[in-house]
Amino acid sequence: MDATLSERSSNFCQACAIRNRAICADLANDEIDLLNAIGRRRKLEAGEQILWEGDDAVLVANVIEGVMKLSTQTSDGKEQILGLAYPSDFLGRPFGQTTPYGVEALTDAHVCVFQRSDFDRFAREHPRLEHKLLERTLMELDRTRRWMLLLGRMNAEQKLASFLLETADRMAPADCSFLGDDVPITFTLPLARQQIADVLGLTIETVSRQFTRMKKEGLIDLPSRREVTLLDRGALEDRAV
Amino acid sequence: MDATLSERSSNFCQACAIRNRAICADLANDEIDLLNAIGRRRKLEAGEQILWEGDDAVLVANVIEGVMKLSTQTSDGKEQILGLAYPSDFLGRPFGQTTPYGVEALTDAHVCVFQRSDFDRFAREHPRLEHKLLERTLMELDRTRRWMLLLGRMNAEQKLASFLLETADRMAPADCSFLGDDVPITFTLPLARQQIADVLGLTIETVSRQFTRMKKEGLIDLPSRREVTLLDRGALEDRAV
DNA sequence: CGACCGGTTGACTTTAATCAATTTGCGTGG
DNA sequence: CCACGCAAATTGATTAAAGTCAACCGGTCG
Repeated sequence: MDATLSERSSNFCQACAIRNRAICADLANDEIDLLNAIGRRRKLEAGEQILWEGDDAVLVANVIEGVMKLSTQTSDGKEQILGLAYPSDFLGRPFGQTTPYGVEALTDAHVCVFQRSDFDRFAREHPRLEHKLLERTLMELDRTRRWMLLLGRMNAEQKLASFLLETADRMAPADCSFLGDDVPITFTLPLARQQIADVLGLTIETVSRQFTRMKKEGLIDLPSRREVTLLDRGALEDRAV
Repeated sequence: MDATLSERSSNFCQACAIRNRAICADLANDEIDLLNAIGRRRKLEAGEQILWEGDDAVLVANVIEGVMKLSTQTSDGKEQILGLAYPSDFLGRPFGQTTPYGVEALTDAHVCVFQRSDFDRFAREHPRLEHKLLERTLMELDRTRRWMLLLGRMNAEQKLASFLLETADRMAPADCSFLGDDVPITFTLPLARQQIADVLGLTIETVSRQFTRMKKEGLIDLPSRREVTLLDRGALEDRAV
């Protein structure tokens, strides 16, 4: 990988993995050049945090590679994960004073970071970008609302089944091969058990018990701690309701 | 529909109660005239539905008066309320194919309705409106994420306490009188017990028991089924965590 | 090798859901 | 105006689900 300097001087956006999926997708080349000038790439290691809940909102970012976790805490110290961000997702709070949640990399990751003030100005001057951002925010709102249904009305089994199905989708290799419905799929979980518990509003013990139960029932296999194989997607979908 | 005609011919927006708070706030007068031409007012009775989950998204709307409920169903028939919309809030899914949730009036209400296609076109041509819509959507996303914390990590008591405090804020009379922190506040609940249960991800029995418990402990009073008096806001805030 | 961390498992407790009566409040019609 | 019927809300008894507390695996790393 080249140094940051060369990343800035040449236009990295043009070759960006998410050039056509992120909010910058609709920008013309000259606009991309401008955006390129105010953003910079940053590499994150798993576990590294880039935004802190309650802080002044000075940064916004785009996820290029890896999985990020958005979370908040209850006053008694329990964590609730508010969402996960995958490549092409947007992070942070434009047009706002404070960051409403903490953001941490779950895997090694690449992000494209902007000073919020720069980004806000650019967005206001480029309606096409703002439009993309709006579309993305609306989608995110829909996704979050579906998550509310999960948290409010599902039991532990339904929660975990839904989580596995969604994660399988999101972690699917980019080649998008349309495998048959009943071909076993194996993927690496971007989250440890405790984090899965935090996503689903459960405890680690309950998550663990559900995993072993699903394994016993032949729905999934667990080749290693961080890997899952979906053996019977249909049955999982039934349980996810 | 003659009524509609006259509403259309004069500019209703200019005198609209939410002219300065809704997404139209930043529009110039000539833009407002254009917007006025594509929207129309609609009166809703309590219980009336205006959007259906899964339908083609043909309408979007602004709440002018009253309280609306956004909700979805689990396949086993339980309802989960995804949010409530108060005056100046925006309803529906611009730039999308299907409506992601059902919308029903909880009280008698007024809304300002647009054909989605008209609205989408207008928004794309008027960045200031789109910007306002973006800000509002971002706020709504923040609010929804906070709600996730409630659903995922709070117990019944914390949920109800949070709900009462938030509702008190939102239902506060428009005169915005800054009452002291410990002055009892009485307001009318826009929701029946079952609906409160659906908002909080609880059952009606649990909600009822929490109400009576809080009353016994002197935190609140219940002058009638639909009314609540907050007697000790501080103590409620403690319980809401 | 032993300590340690993440995960699993078991025993027990707590919370809220469920099931089942009542009770309350309210509108309707005699 | 009162009696009736209905829906909403409350209350009680019981059950089920998930949380808690604690012990124990099993890799991994120093």
